[in-house]
Amino acid sequence: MTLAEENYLKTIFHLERKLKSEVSTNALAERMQTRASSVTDMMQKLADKKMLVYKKYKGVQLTEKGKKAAAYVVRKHRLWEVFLVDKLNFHWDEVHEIAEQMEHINSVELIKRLDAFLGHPDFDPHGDPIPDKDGNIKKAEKRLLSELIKNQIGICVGVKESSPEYLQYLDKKKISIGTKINVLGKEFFDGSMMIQVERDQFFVSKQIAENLYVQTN
Amino acid sequence: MTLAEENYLKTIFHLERKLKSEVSTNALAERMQTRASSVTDMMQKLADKKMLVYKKYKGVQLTEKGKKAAAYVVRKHRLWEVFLVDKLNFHWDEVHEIAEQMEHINSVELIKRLDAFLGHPDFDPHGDPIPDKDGNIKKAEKRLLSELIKNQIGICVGVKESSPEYLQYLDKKKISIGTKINVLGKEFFDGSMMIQVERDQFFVSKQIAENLYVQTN
DNA sequence: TTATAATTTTAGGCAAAGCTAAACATTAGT
DNA sequence: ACTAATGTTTAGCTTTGCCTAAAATTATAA
Repeated sequence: MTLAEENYLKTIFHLERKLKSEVSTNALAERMQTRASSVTDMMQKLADKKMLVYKKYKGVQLTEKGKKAAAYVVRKHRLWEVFLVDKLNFHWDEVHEIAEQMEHINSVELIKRLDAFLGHPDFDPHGDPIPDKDGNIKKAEKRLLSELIKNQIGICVGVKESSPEYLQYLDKKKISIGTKINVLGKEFFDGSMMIQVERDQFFVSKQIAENLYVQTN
Repeated sequence: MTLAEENYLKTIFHLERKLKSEVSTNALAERMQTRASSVTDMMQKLADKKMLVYKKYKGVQLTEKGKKAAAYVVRKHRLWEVFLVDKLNFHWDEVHEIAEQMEHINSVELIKRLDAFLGHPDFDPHGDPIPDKDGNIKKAEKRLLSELIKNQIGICVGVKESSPEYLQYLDKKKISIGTKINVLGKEFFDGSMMIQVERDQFFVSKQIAENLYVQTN
């Protein structure tokens, strides 16, 4: 596996889970900051290697083999992020680029020992799950934002109420499907929460929090 | 700096110190497991970048700039080796290949923090000195135990041979990196030595003594 | 439904880093 | 000093991964 191949697989892996469908050439090109024609080249190469199924003009889909390879790259990336934050005291928003390089280091034994050294973590510093050696990702259930406790991280997966007013509120606060919500604190007496969305921190009332479904990992 | 460029610089750096002269095309080709013509190509490229001085048919010599760049790669390599041995419990003869990959990770901040995390080590697990950020190498020469004379003291910094048998012997005798060895006497005719390690005094054959690197001060 | 727009693929090139074969320089042996 | 052996460079080709421009396909919209 070359570096470029690993990066393509990883990106396809992420896009497949996000889009829940085949991944289009343009979507990939956009995500990888490259041109559609380059993507087509690589898709043909990866299809030859049985990493994915490629149908002209119809996008690509990872095979089991491809999925496993991709998940392993993601596993390495996230383990290194844990290392950088837990051991080297980086801030969680400084580690992505470095992990982007470290994820390509090739040594099964290294990753085995790194995993042990870090205490077999299940989540990276951004709250994303770390695939296990076989590529399995812990499948989290959806629950209400109001059920989370301090320092938990949830990813918005839906709403319980869907009045225009409520949806407009979410819109104003830049919360939509896939948005990561970090619970910074919670008040006992009224159930209100201090949360972080992207760079913004603000309060949400209990009423808001118990109408939003999130997925925790 | 590409990966290939870094590898060339590092190898030239090592060869220059070993040969104490310009490095020839063939010497480099041999060390890098490549062809002389490929070396010539790269030398011209690195000369354009002012990393070295290249004179046709006369070999190359690193410039200050090249020396600094090379030393930094070596620094990264050796720091990662310390990490692998001290933190991940690899054995000192298993780490080279992995460090060979890790040395190319590009982040000044990462190396700064790694260095601190490891306690600013001066030597790698093989006893080789770690260049500082500016490329300076501590000039504490390592030499073979067999070169010491009566009453000299050496600190074990590495081994020349690393067969399991030899390492087990050292282990049994409680000799490891950092162990102080006091030469109590030396036999002329067979080169064997009486040495002291901690509270124990015992003989070592010439064969043992000329496979152990020590540092004297 | 048909023309236009958007997407995707193909064809042809480029730079990096390697290779082989041939040409050229240097060194060594007599 | 001159030829042979050795060492080095050049020329030209290959692969990987990217690019642009043009052609082909699919989607959209009047």
